[in-house]
Amino acid sequence: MTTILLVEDEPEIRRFLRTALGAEGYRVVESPSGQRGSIDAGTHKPDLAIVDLGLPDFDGKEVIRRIRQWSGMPIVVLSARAQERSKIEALDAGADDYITKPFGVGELLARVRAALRHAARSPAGQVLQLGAASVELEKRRAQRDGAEVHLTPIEFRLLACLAKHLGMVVTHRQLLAEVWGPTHVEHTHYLRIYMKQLRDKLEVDPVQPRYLLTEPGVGYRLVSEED
Amino acid sequence: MTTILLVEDEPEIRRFLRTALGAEGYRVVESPSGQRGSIDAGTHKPDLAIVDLGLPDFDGKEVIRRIRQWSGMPIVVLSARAQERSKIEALDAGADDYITKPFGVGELLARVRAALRHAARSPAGQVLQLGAASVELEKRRAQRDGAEVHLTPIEFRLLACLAKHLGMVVTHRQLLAEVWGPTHVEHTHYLRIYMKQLRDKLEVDPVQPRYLLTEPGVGYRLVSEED
DNA sequence: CCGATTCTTTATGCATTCTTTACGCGCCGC
DNA sequence: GCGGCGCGTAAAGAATGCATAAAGAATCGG
Repeated sequence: MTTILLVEDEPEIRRFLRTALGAEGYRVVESPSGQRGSIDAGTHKPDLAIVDLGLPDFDGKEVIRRIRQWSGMPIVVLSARAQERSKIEALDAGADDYITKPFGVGELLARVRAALRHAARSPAGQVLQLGAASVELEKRRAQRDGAEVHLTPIEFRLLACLAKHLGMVVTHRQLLAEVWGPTHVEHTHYLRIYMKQLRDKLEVDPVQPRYLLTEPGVGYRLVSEED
Repeated sequence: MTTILLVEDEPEIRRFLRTALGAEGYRVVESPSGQRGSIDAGTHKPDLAIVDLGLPDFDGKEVIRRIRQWSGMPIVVLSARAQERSKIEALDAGADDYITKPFGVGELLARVRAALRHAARSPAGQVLQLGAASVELEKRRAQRDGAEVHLTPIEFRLLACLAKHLGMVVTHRQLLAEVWGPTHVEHTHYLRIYMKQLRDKLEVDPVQPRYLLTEPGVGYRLVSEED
């Protein structure tokens, strides 16, 4: 059975999420503080963690960092709209996705399902289907309407980095650090230039991208067929 | 039984990997430091080593170098850093593969299996199939469309060096050190010249190589039919 | 000694990346 | 409404790295 760890201090939200997630068939473990959360993550071995950023004892980012020390489990972050900065820091710390309060149950469940699905197939699926285009990450090859599409090394690393977190957000910093190196985390402009080139090569309509999506103020996200 | 040496200082990650690898049927030997790691590699004769780059006593690269002094066992590197630099240095030191933290269990196990599989077939079947061409490494002979192809000594050593790490990247430095000797690690231009000659002799279309691939900024990689 | 091979250099062209400049658009706060 | 900011888009010159070609000198084996 799929177990979800819920790190959240407000009892009302906890009760709300407990019933929503329970109804979907998930087993829910609840932690009322960051302290408890980082411990419970180790003892209960959940398949996924939902972490509120506004915790009383210490910041949700710290919980994420502690979990990330030893586990790659998917982590979804809950944030209030006022916590833009904190949200990005959480993603940089290793969170996979975020939801802004107030949120709908449907949206939350969708993100949870996406994160779990992603974790399950992560090792396998090495053929991305993006509409008319398909990319074989292993072989470094891409097709488009049957014809070979050439991707330059940087284009490829960028795409691979997004694909490693398929369906999840990847922040500007993360992308820049992995593709250009940690000394270039400031040059967000490079990202725009190379994302544009990827969209031109892979998207059906580069102006209205369906797969290479922008998360304004945060980063980018790659989604494949479903979702 | 397959034995795996795990050189890792953080107890949480060690615990996590111990259970994951144990569940796959591997025997796991754990070393909490680089010092212990290089010793345990000698005493326990593992079939494969997993080495964290961020060790407290001395750098993971040093562990790799020490193991490489006497053993060709496959080495998989764990690193928190995603930078190209650190990756190249680890590969230069003799690592076979590279995983960036945070990683999924599935991904790690896949790499471990791949490395073991690679190590297993390495000494044995030495007939490379590269499209129209085939090379017998043992007998120092090469064919192309049935006809004998002559390879000069340097061409042959270069090819053999790539074949030893079939499917994996081999850095410029590694190739130059093994083929021309450690005093010539700067002459990357020689590589381009002799890679060109190999491609002319073995590739169907030397301009669009399918087997002797360039990894820009890093090195070269030989891939054969499967993989 | 002769021929094959390798060493070493010089040069050209192309692909890719780096870096900057600039314009238009939409959103948000003042 | 105005200005700032983030994003998309375009363009262009400099710099780098790689592929390719060519050729003379050195080396080595028969």
